[in-house]
Amino acid sequence: MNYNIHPISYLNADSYNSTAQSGSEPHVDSVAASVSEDSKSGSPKGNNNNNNANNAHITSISTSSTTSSSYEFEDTHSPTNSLSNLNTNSPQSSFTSQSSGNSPLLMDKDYENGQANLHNNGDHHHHHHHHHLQTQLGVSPILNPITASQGFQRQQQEHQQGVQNVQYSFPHGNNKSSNSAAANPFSVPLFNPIAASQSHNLFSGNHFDELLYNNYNKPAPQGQVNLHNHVSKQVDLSSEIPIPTSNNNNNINNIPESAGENLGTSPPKKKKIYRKVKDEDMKGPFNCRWKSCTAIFDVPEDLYDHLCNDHVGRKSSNNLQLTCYWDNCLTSTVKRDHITSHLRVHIPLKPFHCELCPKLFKRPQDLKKHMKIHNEDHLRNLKKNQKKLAKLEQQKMSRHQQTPLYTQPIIGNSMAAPGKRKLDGNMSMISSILTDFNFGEMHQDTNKRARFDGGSYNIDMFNKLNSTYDQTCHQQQPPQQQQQQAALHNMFNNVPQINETERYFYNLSNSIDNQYQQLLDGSGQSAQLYPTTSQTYGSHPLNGFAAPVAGLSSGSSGIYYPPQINRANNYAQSFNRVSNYQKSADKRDEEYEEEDEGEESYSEASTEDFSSEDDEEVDDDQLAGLLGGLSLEQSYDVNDVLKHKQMVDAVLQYLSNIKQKMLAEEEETTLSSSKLYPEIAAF
DNA sequence: GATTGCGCCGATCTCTGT
DNA sequence: ACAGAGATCGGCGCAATC
Repeated sequence: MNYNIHPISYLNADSYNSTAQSGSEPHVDSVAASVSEDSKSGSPKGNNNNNNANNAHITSISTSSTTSSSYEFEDTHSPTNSLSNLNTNSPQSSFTSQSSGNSPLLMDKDYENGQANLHNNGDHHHHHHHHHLQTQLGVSPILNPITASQGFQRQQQEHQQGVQNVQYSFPHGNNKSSNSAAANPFSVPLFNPIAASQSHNLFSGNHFDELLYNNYNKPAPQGQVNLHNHVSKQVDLSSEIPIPTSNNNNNINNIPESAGENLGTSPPKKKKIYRKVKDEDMKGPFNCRWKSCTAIFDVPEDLYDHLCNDHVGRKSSNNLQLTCYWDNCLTSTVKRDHITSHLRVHIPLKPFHCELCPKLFKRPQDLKKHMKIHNEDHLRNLKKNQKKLAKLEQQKMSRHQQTPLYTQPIIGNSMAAPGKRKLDGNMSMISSILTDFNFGEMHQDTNKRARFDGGSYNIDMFNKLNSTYDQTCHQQQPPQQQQQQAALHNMFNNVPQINETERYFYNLSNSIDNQYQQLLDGSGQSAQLYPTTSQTYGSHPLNGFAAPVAGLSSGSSGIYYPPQINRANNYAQSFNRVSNYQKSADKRDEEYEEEDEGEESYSEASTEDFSSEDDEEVDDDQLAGLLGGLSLEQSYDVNDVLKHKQMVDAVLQYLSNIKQKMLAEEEETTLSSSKLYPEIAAF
C-alpha cells in the first residue's frame, strides 16, 4: 500500500513559490518513462514497451521566461468541454474516452524542428479535433497534445545552461505494431514557459523537501528510478529525480529509503497528507506536472483526460503506465483504474455533486458514501418530524372535538400555560392574514393577490406567511379584540365572498399538507416548496466551477445546480432580516435535539422559534456558512411549515364560523319570513 | 470456453476537522 | 473520540479477443 500523497500536488502550479535559482537547480537528465505492468510482470505483451522510451526524447527544457507569450484559440469545443456531457454514470469512461476538450496551452517554441502530426491515426477513442494555437510568433503550430502525445514517452537528452528546448516524440496510439518513432517519426517541439519554469522549480528548495517527504519510503517501481538509485537498466537515474542536498535532509521525512535499511530499522510509516481542494485551486490554468510535460489546460477535466490518455495510456495501446509521475509522485498501482483514480489526488476535479447539499466529490464512491449521511439524517429527522406530526394530529383532534381552532393560540408567550393564552393573539393573526392577503379588499383590487393566487404554498407564500407572522408578533400595541372582531366582520359582506376566501385558504392548507408530507417522505421533492422562479434561485455557493450532477442532464450552460434557493439572500433581501431557519443544518439539528429533549409542545417550540429571532444583519462568514450548510431537507424549519398550517387552518376555521353565523342569520331571517308568510297565509 | 483488459464498486484504511 | 472525507485495493462483471 502506498500512501505517498504529495502535499502540494493537489495544488495548481500557480501556487508554487519559486525558490529556484537559475544556477542551483540540480541537473536534470533523462528518464525512460516506459515502465509498464507488462515489463514488470514479464508478460510477453510487455516487450514492446521499451519502444516508447526509445522513441521519445526531450532535448531540453527552456527555463527562459517568455511571459509575453499570448495564446489565442480557435474554438475547439468538444463534447467533454461541456460538463453536461460527462457520463456521470461512468465517469471514468467519460474522462478517458471522450477526451480532447479545450486546447491546452501548448506553445511551440521551436516548431521548425518538427511539425506535429495533428491527426490521430491510431486512437479510435478520441482526439479527432484540431486544436489551433496561435502564438505571437505569427505561426500557428497546431497541436492537440492529447492527440499528438498519445502514448508519448519523453527523454531528456541534453541539458543546456540557461535555455533548454523541449522536444517530444509522439508515437502513434493504439496500433501496437506502429508504436515506434520510426513508424511515427514526427516530433513536436513544445515550449510552455510556465510549465517549464515550474518544472524547473520542482527540484529545488522547499518543494524538494516535500518531494522527499512524500517519496522517501516509496518503493521504486521495477525498472524505474528509485530516488537514491543511480543505476538502472533502462534509465539514467539522475533524470528528473532531484538530487538531495545537505540542506534538505533535516526532516525525518527526508530520510532516504536506503537509510532505514542500512540501519536495520524499518523506516517510520509515512503519513498521508490530505489537502482539501479550495476555491483558488479551481482556477486555471491547470498545468500538467507529469514529469516535465508542458501541457496546460483551462479546465481540470481536460487535464484529467490528458493524464489518463496520454500518460497512463492503455495496455491495448502498449503504453500503459501504472506509475504516477506527477511531480515525481511515483505512486504505483497494479490496475489502470487504480492509477486513474489516484490521479484525482493531483487534480482539483470533483465532478460528483450531491443533489441534497453543495458538496462535491472526486469519486462516485465518495458521493455514494456521502449520501448515506443524508439518509441517516433523513431517518433522524423523519423520526423527529413524525413525533411532531403526531403532536400536531393530536392537537387537531382536540381542536375539532373541543374548541374552535381559531381559539388555539398561534402566537403568544410560549411560557404561558396552555389554555391561558389570550385570544387576541389569534384574532390579530387572523386579521393580519386576511388583511395582508388583501381579502378584505379583494373585491376592490384582486391584482394585489396575484402573487399568491391559487393558494399554492410556494416560496412567496412561505415568505409571506412568515412576514405576516412576524409583523403580528411584533405589533407594539395589538388592537383590541373587539376592534379586530369588528374589522373582521366588516371584511366580508356576503357568503359568496367568504366562500371564495375559503376556497383560497382551503387550497393553501392542502398545499401545505402536501409539501409537509413530502418533507416527511424525504424524497427530495421538498424543492417544490420553492418554485423555479428567477427570484428563488440564487447563485451556487460554489461558484466558479461547474459541477455536473450525476444522473441529471445540464441545461444549455452545461451547468446544473440542484434546485436550491439562496434562502439567506432571498429572505434577507425581502425582509431585511435573518431568521433562524437560515441557520446551518448542524445548528438546526442541535435545535431539534434540544426540542426532543424538552417537554415543549409543538406550538410552543415553533412559536418560540420565530418569536425569538433577532434583527441582526448577516455577515459574509455567516452567509457563507449558511450557504454551505443548506440542503433541501435541512435548510428550512419544518416548524415554519407547521406554523403556517396552523395559521391557515385558523383562518379557515374563522371563515367557517363566520359563514355559519352569517348563514344562520340569513336562515333565521328566511325562517322568520317563512314563518311570517305561513302565518300570513294562515290568515 | 478461456483469457485478457477494463471499469465499477464495496471494503477498508488513513487523515482531517470538530 | 467521533464523523466525514480522501485514498487505496481487491472482487466482480462485461466485452473483446484468442
